[in-house]
Amino acid sequence: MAENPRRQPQQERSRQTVERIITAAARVLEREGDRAATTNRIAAEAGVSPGSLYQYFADRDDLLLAVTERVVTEFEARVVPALRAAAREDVVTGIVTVVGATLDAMEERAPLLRALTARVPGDRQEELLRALRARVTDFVYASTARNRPELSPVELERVTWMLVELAQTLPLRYVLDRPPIPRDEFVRDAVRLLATHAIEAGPRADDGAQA
Amino acid sequence: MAENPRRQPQQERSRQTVERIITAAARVLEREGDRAATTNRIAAEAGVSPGSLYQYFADRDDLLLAVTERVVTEFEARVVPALRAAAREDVVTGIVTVVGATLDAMEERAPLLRALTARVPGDRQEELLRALRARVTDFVYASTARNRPELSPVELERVTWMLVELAQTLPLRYVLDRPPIPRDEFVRDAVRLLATHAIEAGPRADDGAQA
Amino acid sequence: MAENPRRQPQQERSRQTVERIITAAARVLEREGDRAATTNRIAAEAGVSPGSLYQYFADRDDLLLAVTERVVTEFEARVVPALRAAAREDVVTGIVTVVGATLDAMEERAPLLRALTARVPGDRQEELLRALRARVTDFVYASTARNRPELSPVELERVTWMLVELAQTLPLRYVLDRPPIPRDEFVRDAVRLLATHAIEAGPRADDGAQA
Amino acid sequence: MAENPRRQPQQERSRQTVERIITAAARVLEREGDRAATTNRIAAEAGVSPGSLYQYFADRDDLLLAVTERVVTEFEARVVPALRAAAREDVVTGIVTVVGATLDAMEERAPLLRALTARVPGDRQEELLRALRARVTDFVYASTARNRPELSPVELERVTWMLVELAQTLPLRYVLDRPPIPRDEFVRDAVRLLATHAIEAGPRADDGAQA
DNA sequence: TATGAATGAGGATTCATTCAT
DNA sequence: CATGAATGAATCCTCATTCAT
Repeated sequence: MAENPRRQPQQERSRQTVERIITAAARVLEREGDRAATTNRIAAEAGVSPGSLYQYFADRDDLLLAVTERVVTEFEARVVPALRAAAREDVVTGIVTVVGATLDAMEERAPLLRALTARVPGDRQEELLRALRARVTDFVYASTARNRPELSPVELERVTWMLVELAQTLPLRYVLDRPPIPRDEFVRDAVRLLATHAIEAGPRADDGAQA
Repeated sequence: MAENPRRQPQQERSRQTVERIITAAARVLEREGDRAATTNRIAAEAGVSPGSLYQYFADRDDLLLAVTERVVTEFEARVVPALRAAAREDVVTGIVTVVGATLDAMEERAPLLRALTARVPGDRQEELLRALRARVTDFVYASTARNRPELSPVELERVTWMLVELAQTLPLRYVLDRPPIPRDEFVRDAVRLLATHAIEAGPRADDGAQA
Repeated sequence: MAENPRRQPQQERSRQTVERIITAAARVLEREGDRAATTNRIAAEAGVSPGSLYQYFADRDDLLLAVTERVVTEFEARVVPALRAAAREDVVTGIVTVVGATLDAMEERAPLLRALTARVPGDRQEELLRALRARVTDFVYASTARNRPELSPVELERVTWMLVELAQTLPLRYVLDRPPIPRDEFVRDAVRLLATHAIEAGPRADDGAQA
Repeated sequence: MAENPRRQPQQERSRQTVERIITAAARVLEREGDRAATTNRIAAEAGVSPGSLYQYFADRDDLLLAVTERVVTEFEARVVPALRAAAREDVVTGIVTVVGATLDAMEERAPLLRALTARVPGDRQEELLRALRARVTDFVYASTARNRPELSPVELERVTWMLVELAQTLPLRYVLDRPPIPRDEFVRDAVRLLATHAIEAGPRADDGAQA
């Protein structure tokens, strides 16, 4: 039955159409949410016919997946270089670099992120985000391993999870919540939290906190 | 269109019916997600007719709102007492109390929370969650004000935002992510982060981190 | 997703609705053919909403299957008694009975039969018709076995196939073609063909024809 | 709407394209049935663009008509010579010739025939098949008239109808049903039926059968 | 109040057909 | 002539909601 598993556009014109559709989907999603983003609505927003949409996307989910891919790609394009740069900097400076880049990447896409965050788990979108997170985790793991040679693999795993969590979630919450806090002060707080954790977390540090 | 604004159930049997419907909605939501939670499906799960559902809820959104209310109420029932207790404890102990209670409350409801997280901003569910957050914020603000008399109101606001953020988001992420980290180790890390921030964050502390 | 595998109507009203839908589908099919028999068209013809149709039928194919079932049932109701009567009559009289009954049953349903004949093979409709045919075949096989004890099983099979074929196809073609031949003359010809085959077909008869 | 009434291909290359399209349509029809035989699918199968298809066929029906034409032509190419030969042979031999040729012609095209059989009456495909049948009928009528000079025109009409019916339908049913009967035995039975009818059917013969 | 049948607007998707290149 | 992207009316089907009993 379904035989159009996302056709490869071969002409320049169709590449533009794909582009327009994805952009339109992102716009509708961020403006009006998942429920309002019907295929007809998206097609209208893109200025194409409903049929065109199905030339390039197998179904609605496939289109939404493409939007996620787009966001993930953009995000990677900003954060991965920052992670690379951070690897050559000292811990605190590196964290500043990464948090700053993350925040930049998210600020552009805040409303869309909200819409995409709101999707059910288990689908391929989750996989994409999981892959992105895995990539970031690898970087952070490597850095932490270098800075904290005394930590066992299990402890490294734990410290890394929390660092990635903080580095992703705090900026996300900041752009979604829009608290009345200046950007640079938020960054300072976030960096301090991450730095403290990166430097001190672990078996000994725990004892200290308990005392 | 929607007109009957959630009739107050006055007899015992009605109250049970409302109960059954909300529970059924929660079950379907957490098992199969927002999209699959149709009103007919929920009614069937509750063992009532679709018509009956509309005796007690103005429309689908109203029912989902009731589910959120239920979750928020349960959450409050656990966290507010913890916040009260924390107010009489020292900072670190208080944080342990609150983080523990938050984690407990969330662990019971993890899949449902995932489903409810998926809400567009501006609707009434957001308001409910916002209200809950406001309440938690008030407690934290008061405690922080007491412990850190040197902070200005603006600084207090900032520190409080981050504390609430950490206290809510870290447990939520922990239950949704299910990372391979033992609960007590996660709690220790989270508490350390919160405690550090509660005690040290502020104008001077920032300078320290920058140096 | 699909969860309504043809719901059992529980009230009198719904039984009537099902009835009306099947009848309407049959009417549209016989008047305008498979392609024109859209679900909305059928619903309109039945005087119900499109949604109602899906209360009782899983999808369009399921409805068309129900129409076939209906036709097959009506057909059986006429032909099986005739086959039973024929079993107690002599060969020629029995054939007259069966051909007559078959012709009666088909004449009522001629245009509908044309529409249903025109469906793709392999689906469940084919199975229904196959089952009906199997039933008729069993009767004919039994009669032939009694009348022609000299035939081997393989020969019986062959003679039976042809008899069933003639008994079904000739009346069908007669009602679909509407040739300018009076009914009783057609019946006489058909009966003669069947009788000749029933009585003479077989090893010896073949030799005769070859000579 | 439909306007270009099947352009005459004038160059060799065009003729080949038309050829490829018709063949592709036939292949898709016989493999996957009417419903799956979309114009795009057929164009893809033929290795041409959807647009090209409309260079040579006014619309989908026109293409399907061309497929029918092709089948009818092929059929005629086999059966008409057989009918001509049969006219110079004695009755039984002639019937053998015709039934054999009919069976050959149908065996090659069985699945396609099934797909094409599924046509609503009144369309142009019906006309084509009717024309073919008329042609066959003329031959049979002439032969019968010669062999049975005692029959009145009305009786001739009746006998002819049945003979044509048997000569067409029995082979068709045989190739579509694929009963476990060897071809030559089926042919022998069919020929016997036809021969008996050709020789004996008529006013007197009826009396005989009735007695 | 409860029921469940009925509703119908609206959504996803298809496909015959057109048209710019 | 050929291409293949684009079209959009039409189709199947869903589901929140209503209403007669």
